[in-house]
Amino acid sequence: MEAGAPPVYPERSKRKATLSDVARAANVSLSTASKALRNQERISPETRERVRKAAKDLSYTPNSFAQSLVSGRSHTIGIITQDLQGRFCTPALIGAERILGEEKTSIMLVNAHGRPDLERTHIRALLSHNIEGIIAINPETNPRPPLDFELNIPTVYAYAPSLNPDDCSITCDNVDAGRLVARHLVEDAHRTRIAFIGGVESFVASTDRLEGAQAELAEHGLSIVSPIRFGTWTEAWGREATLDLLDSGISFDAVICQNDQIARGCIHVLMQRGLRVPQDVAVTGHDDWDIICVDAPVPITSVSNEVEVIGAKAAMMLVDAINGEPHHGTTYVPCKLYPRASTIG
Amino acid sequence: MEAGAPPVYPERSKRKATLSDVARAANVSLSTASKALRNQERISPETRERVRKAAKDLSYTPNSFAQSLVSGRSHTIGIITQDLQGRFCTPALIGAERILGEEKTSIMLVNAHGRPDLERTHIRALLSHNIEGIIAINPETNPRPPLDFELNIPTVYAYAPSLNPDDCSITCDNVDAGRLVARHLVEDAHRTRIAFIGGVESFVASTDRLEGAQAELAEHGLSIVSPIRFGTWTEAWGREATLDLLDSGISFDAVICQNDQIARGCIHVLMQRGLRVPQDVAVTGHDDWDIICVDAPVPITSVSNEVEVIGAKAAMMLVDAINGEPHHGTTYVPCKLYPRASTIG
DNA sequence: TTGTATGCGTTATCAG
DNA sequence: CTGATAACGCATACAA
Repeated sequence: MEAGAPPVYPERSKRKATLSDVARAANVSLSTASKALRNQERISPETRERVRKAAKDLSYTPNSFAQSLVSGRSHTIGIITQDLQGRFCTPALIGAERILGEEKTSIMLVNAHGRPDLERTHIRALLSHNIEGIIAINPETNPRPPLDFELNIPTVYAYAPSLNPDDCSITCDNVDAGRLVARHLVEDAHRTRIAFIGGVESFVASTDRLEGAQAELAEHGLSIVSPIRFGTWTEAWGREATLDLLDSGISFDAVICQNDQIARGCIHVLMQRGLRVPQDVAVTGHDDWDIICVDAPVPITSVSNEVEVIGAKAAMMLVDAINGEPHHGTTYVPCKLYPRASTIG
Repeated sequence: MEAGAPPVYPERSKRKATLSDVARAANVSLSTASKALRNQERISPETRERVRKAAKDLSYTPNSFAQSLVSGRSHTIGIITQDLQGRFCTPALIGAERILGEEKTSIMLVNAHGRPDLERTHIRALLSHNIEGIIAINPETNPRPPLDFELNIPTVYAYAPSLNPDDCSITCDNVDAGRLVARHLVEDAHRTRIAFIGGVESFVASTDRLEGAQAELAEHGLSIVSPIRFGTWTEAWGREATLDLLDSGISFDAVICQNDQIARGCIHVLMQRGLRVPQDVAVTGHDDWDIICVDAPVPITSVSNEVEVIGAKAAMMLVDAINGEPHHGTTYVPCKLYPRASTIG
């Protein structure tokens, strides 16, 4: 086989064409060109076509600065995240992006890395760009102080609600998430001796989910059979806590793990000790992180916080606010249980 | 304890203050105000202070549209990704963000979802915002067609290089990554009978890494003892391939897995069959995905593509190009091996 | 239907 | 040291 000739890529022109260039090329005035391109007003079909062609030939794109300057609108919103690497900011960003892309709204992205000073700096930068709204995404559901700026531009807090109850926040219902898991174990998996391995205690998500689980169990006349222990969000903690649990001699037929990694560690130890999952012990996780849950040796039943939905809803509420119909207070997106082999045979 | 009074949050003013507002408040002319704020030229200290105070009182932020309109600069670049959820675009984005944040350059983020039509649409939107450069991030290292636009603005391709060899691309050295792993297994872990479980064959990363590994082994007078098989990037494939390998009766003391999930599945099966890792069999992964590798029952030796570094470098090269010193051709960021317990006792 | 004039908020030039 | 004034690219009210 002969080597094909290398493809030739088109020359790229130097300077951006302006509307004046287009007008000149089409032999019309500035305003005529302007109108023709936005097929407004009364313009003769021929001129319109002529202008269009000129614009195309010059590969004209309107200068949005100038447009914004006169219209007062930027069609741009700011998204301020705290950490892009984590498990939570990114899905929210994705959800928001999906909605805003449809709305032809551009996203200016900044990352405050959890530093309030950087947050302020970035907000100033965003405001300079005349953004029409802000979505603040935080990686935990712990309520956060409101953004520190004086302007009255629409703001939506995603995942972490604002401490100001009047602000528009959108987050998940941790208490209900706890209930979901407990109900599933009792009603679907028919468990009665349910143990618990917590995540990090300082997360309100941890205590709220626990509270929900306990409330649900109580309604079934049950309670958690193990000591309530918190640790870290890691597999290692899942393994350690499970070993302790087994050694304690407590009899249990299910374990609520507060995230997927913990569940994964837990299952590993259970299987190592010759216990069958779910026949002998059912295990649940949380977060529904597919890479952890779905393809595991025993796929893990988990609860999703629907962070992408939260991001999308945040974007929709922001768009509403920009259009003059603001929302107030905190909206809760329901969590969702995904049953898998770790609880149901 | 009594409930504390709810915190009071400051009123937010309605309209953005302009420089005229500031000038009026400070009793100076527009141009004086402008100069005073950019502590330029000869301005008396008192006036400067007066203007500053006025600006602060009105919480003035300059309108960057107007600024850009006159300066011709937007201090904004566009980042076009294909998928935010994946493992590769996001770290590159993070790396770029880190650099650009320092450079006081704003990021306009768009997501083409792998669709060329959307990519074109988004590029137009970006160009309207007079971005000064573009970083195109793709989730695979397979070379991609150049971005489809006619303007001559600096562009850097990150992770996936451009098919146009003249473009500025930055990616990782897959062949070398393959060598790294093989060398580690031979020289550090003293293995001689090395098996292989591939990822998805259509990825050049797969074939290039394999090629590198084979070349390195050949230099040690060795070769891969197993059949060369490709599959998917999943744990399940790792388990399946490992079972087959064990059943085939081939004798091996190491397995090169082409990503971390495969390695994880592989190790799971090996341990299940009573083999010790790494004493009986050493296992390597790839991607260095911490959530998979670090906290595993046996932490997994892995190779990082340093995607964050790639993103950072892309940003630096873009900044250079914007400053009039463009780079051309493809730059390779070396991969990096992280030895863990799966290969070294 | 088309063209002229004005203003959006800022910076830069130049005159006072 | 300070203040008019033009210019950036575009949209629009208004005049032709």
